Amino acid sequence: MVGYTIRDYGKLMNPFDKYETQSIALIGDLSILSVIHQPEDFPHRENQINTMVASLSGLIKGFSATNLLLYGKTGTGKTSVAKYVTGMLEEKIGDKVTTCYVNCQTYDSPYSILVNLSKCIPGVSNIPTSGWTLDRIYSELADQIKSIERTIILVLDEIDKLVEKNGDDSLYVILKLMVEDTGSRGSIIGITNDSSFYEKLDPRIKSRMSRESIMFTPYNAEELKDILYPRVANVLSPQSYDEAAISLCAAIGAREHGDARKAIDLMRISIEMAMRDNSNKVSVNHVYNARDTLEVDIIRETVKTQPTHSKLVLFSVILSGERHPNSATTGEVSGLYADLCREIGIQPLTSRRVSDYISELEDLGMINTTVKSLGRYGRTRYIKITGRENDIKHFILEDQELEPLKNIKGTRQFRLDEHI
DNA sequence: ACTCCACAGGAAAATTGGGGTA
DNA sequence: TACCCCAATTTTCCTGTGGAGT
Repeated sequence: MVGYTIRDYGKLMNPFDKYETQSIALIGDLSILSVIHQPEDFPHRENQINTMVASLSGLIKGFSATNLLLYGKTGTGKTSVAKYVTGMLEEKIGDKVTTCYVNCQTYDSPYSILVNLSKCIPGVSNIPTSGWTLDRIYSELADQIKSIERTIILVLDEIDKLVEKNGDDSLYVILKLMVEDTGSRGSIIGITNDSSFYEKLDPRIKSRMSRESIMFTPYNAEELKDILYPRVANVLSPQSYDEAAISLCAAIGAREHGDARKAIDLMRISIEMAMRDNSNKVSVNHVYNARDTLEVDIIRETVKTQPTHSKLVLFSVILSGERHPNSATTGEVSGLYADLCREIGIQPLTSRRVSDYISELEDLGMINTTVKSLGRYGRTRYIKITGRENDIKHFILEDQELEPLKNIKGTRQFRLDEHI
């Protein structure tokens, strides 16, 4: 077996040599093709930018701001455009405006949103992350915002998550603070991918929320190419990639509801793969491989960030599926889950909670469920793993707490053993 | 037509835990 | 340190439901 050096024509080669002589040479930073990169050019988003700028332009003349709602699927540029426009506004009148960006998926209660808001505002004293009453934070913030000579723009990304979790009232509280109790010093830009979000709101919120909503339509494959080309051109020389590779990334992104993020991620990973292969060109095969890698990465990340009980429920779904293909039901998954909990010595949650976890796992796309009625034999959800169960199982077992489950098979034997 | 299973999923109560206050 | 307040999580309790069996 060869070690870390390779003997070639009688002389030792350093394994790093091949990276030195690599055929694909990057002419720019690969991070241009990453999610973190905030672009300065937005092909096919001119209308949305113009509308936003027009709505916010009043601030330059000292008028109060309008609230905005941005709609669109993931990867249609809502967040980037919002950050770009507010950034430009701050560049213009940074002494009069402060933007605060909060993702409501991460900070999903009015409490945590207000705490975050307080952190953005210059000169506001620290508010603890818990302990104070909402009322106290509220009046403290209202006073402080009133006392400074600035307009505060609060960008609420995934605003639907806030309402979904806490109800209409949570949004009402924030709106009232920003719009009324601060003397019109505040403005809210809501971002959501739920096109019926506005319709579902309480009328008293509707009237305060949105004077203007801006739609971010999905990109088609041609538009995605326009997004990809300039970025790729900054990273690779023209002879280092097949045009077909870019077209394929665009096509895959377009198929995924016009998702630019997906197309860009795919392109980056394809390049990384081509470099690893030491190929001289990024080809469609690299894109196909990248798509697989990306899929598995997403699954790993999703599984890894689940709480222990959710992982156990997911594991039970897989085991149930192994026992009876096509027929895992809520009751069965719930029972198996309780067994697994006992196996690793933790207290199982109630089946009601398990039922919620099942719904959450479905929202994450890890499983599919269909409600079926079996007449006399009740009504239940049929649960199926969406695929790649081996990968998922592997990622679940990466959790040290769940290691004892390594040897459990989805056999009837396991449950019989438990009940003896 | 009626019953009744095995849940779905809404609402409210109970528990947990961080942080403030005296 | 003991106690209070609050948000988040989980449990308890509940009503609703589609269709096979009677």
